[in-house]
Amino acid sequence: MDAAAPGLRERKRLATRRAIQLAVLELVAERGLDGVTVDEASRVADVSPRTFFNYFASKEEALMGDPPELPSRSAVEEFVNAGTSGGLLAGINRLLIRATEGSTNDIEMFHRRHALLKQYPQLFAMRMATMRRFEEEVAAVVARRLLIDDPTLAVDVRHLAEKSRLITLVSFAAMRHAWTCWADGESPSQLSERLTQSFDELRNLFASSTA
Amino acid sequence: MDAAAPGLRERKRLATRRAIQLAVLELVAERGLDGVTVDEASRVADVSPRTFFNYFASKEEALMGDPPELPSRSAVEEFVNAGTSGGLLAGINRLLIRATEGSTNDIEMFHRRHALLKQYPQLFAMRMATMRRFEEEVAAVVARRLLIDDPTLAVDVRHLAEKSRLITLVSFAAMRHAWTCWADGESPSQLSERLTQSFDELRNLFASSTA
DNA sequence: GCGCAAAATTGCACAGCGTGCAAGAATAGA
DNA sequence: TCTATTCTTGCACGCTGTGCAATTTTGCGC
Repeated sequence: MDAAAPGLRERKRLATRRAIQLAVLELVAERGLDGVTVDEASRVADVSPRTFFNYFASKEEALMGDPPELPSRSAVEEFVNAGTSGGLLAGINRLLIRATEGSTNDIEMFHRRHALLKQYPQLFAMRMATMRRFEEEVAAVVARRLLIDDPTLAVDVRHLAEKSRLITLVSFAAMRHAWTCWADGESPSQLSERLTQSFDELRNLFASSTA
Repeated sequence: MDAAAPGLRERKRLATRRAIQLAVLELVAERGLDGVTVDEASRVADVSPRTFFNYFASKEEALMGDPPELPSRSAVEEFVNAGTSGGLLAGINRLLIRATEGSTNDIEMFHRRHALLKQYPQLFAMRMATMRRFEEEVAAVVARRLLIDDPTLAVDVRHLAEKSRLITLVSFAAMRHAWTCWADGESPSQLSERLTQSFDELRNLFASSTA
């Protein structure tokens, strides 16, 4: 009773959730973040203001999509056990692409949100906050991979944690880079392609004597 | 009439500002972020609630220090004109150290703030938001440096901007890494030393075949 | 269909937040 | 001392976010 038969209750819940999100996105795009009250958005979404807060703690949370999540278990295991053959960064690259694929199912909302993230630092801040949890998850996976690639790392757990964290943070830097480049340009390409491009540039950066 | 003779008015202003910050830090450390109201903090700081909001837009802003700024003009110029002799990342490393030095003058508040940033994602988020402006400033400086190191980059302004942005984001990733490592450990070393250490690890990461 | 348990929606009350405004107090400078 | 400037304060007001309890809707076995 989850994906097979969501049930009327669950379907209505998702519909309400979506209605609220659309209402807020619509109004904010129209009048700006501070020009919209929860009451107005609730009227448009056709729910009571109280119900609004049952779904989201704030306008801002409604604007933001769901927090990013790790891709499927199999994709994670594939990355962890890839061995030293596949490049580490290339593996993280694939991992992040699969992770973003999940949230790109609604391209319309995706673009609107992105515009708002650029416009309102406050929203960007919230996004980064949700990213932090995701970072920890990725770092844990990277640590597992590092340990398999080089079991001797187990002798210094702290060093392993710090190393995987650094790799993760750098990877997320590349992701942010891809994101902004993709947004700044007239977005002729897919975000996933841009992500790979940024990872490539990252490697080039250190391959040359630039650094 | 700036640094030489701040004047009574300016001195009182700074005193009030500081009193508010100390009051909020004290109370939040005691009762948690949500256990403190602006009214209480105002009473402790001995100002009216209205005056509180004349200084800070929120509790959170009072908790956060001033936003980071680029170091002195001379330090920036030194970096920009270092030539290809000094490593680029090493230069950014120095730049960021000098930038953080400015905000570390009050070690007591610095530590308290840091503890709160770890504890409350909301505060961390705000911090990242203020960082974004700083990132842009650094990226602009990095672009100048790149252009001097390799004038041919001028033919493709977009590529130059993207490259400098990637370098900046990666550098900030190293900074965040240093910051968390410094906080996780029993902080036996200076933050600046840890920063250099993270930058070193970053280079090692790509020097080896790990990537 | 019927009816009951679970869950969702809603209204209400309430404390806190943040800002505009204008009056009053303190300061700078002549 | 006098005046212009700046800072502080109180007041009013609308918005935010949450607890609570009443009401409505849905799920499900009968």
